[in-house]
Amino acid sequence: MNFSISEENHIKWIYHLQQKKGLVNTNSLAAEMQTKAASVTDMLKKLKAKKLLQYEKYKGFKLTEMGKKTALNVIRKHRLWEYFLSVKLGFEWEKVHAIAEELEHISSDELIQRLDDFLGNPSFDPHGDPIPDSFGKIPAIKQYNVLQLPLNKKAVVSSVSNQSPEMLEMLKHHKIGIGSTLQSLKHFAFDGSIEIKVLKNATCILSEQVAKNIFVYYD
Amino acid sequence: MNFSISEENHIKWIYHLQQKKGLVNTNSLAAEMQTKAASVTDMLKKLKAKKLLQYEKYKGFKLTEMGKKTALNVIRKHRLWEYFLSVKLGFEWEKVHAIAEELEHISSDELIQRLDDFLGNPSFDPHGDPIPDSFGKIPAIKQYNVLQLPLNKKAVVSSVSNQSPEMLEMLKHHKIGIGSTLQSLKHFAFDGSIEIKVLKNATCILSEQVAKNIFVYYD
DNA sequence: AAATAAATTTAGACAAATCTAAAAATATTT
DNA sequence: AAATATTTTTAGATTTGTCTAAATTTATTT
Repeated sequence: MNFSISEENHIKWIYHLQQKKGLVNTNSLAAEMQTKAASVTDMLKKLKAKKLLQYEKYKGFKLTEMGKKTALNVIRKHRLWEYFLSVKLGFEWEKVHAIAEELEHISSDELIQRLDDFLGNPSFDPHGDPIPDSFGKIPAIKQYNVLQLPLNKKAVVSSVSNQSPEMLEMLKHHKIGIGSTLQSLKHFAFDGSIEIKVLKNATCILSEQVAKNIFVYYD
Repeated sequence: MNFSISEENHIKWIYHLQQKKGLVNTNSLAAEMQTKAASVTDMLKKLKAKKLLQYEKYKGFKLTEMGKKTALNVIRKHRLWEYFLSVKLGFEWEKVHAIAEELEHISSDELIQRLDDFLGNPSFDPHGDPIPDSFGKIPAIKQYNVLQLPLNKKAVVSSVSNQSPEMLEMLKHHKIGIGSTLQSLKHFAFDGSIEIKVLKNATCILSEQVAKNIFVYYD
């Protein structure tokens, strides 16, 4: 089935809200989407008619299985584009979200599958949010802080929680980026710093202050 | 200024039509865009009000300088995305156009500048059409058929006019793709075939039949 | 140049997505 | 549980982009 941009946006936000609260109500969706309650009601009727939404007047609402699948596909597209913008085009993370809000509505399924492969089937976007697969399944993989990483275990950098220019400069210098493979070699008790091997590159030392912002995953 | 998708599409098609015919008329634009003359008239008024169009009732129309710049920016986006889809994601050329029709309306200027750089500032899209720069300037570079290329001159593959599976298989085998650098080494009068050096790869022989579909440029 | 044909525009309707203001339903307070 | 407040929905308007059908202008033909 084919959805308008507005429909996709509503579905996406309902998904996010129901993840926290179960049932969603009109006002909170309107607030989240910066629109009015009456507009939300109109859209709810439309989504119900398309069998994307379980909705009874005045009783709140939540997505059907089909609605959830649709939401997860939009979220998948959003996060893959974020990864692309950040890792391939070198965008600062603050700028990535707004552009992905547009790109997530491009409709071609083959585009997304090819983009996914081109990016190396990443599991997390640059904010550390998991990227659903084409079936809507969210990867079971956990993320760890580098400081928690078992010694010598190879792991892939999935996100960096502080993206200040100073942090980015430091990561660039050590050739650490999202997608880099690294190994934790040693912890120093004196100052909490750790020695890291960045695969295909040199070894380096990261202060605790830096390391606590770097997240990785492994299988 | 900010334009709707429909406005951008009208501007783009007016540009293409006026390139051939100078003044554009309502019916031919409607035919090209698969819409009705009355709808075109409505849009013409809007574009005139925004100073994108020179238009007098019943007299035909053409873009103002500002309209042309807007058109060229949409065309630039379209062709850069086509290049991306083809060269980076490996799409067959028949599929590239439809997806680029959607992507061309993504609004971020920084996105396009970064995409352009990421792609290596290509001069031609995979169909051989020139890609305007960010000022709307179309590259002055000419394309040549490989058969016309002076011996030993290094040139870059810009497009391939026949993209049948058989052709693509052959190109893949010789590691020739859009963006490849090559040199013509020798012409054989007997069958019209040529010997080509594909830079960073081996030398190979292309039949005239194959070679006549390969276009290159150099400066 | 009058009649006919073709192209273009206008007038008015329609669908999608939104809004405001009023009405209805539900929740909360006293 | 009655009164009040909050939430949600309805009714009707608005904007954008499209359409059909009729009217108007321009072009072509006899």
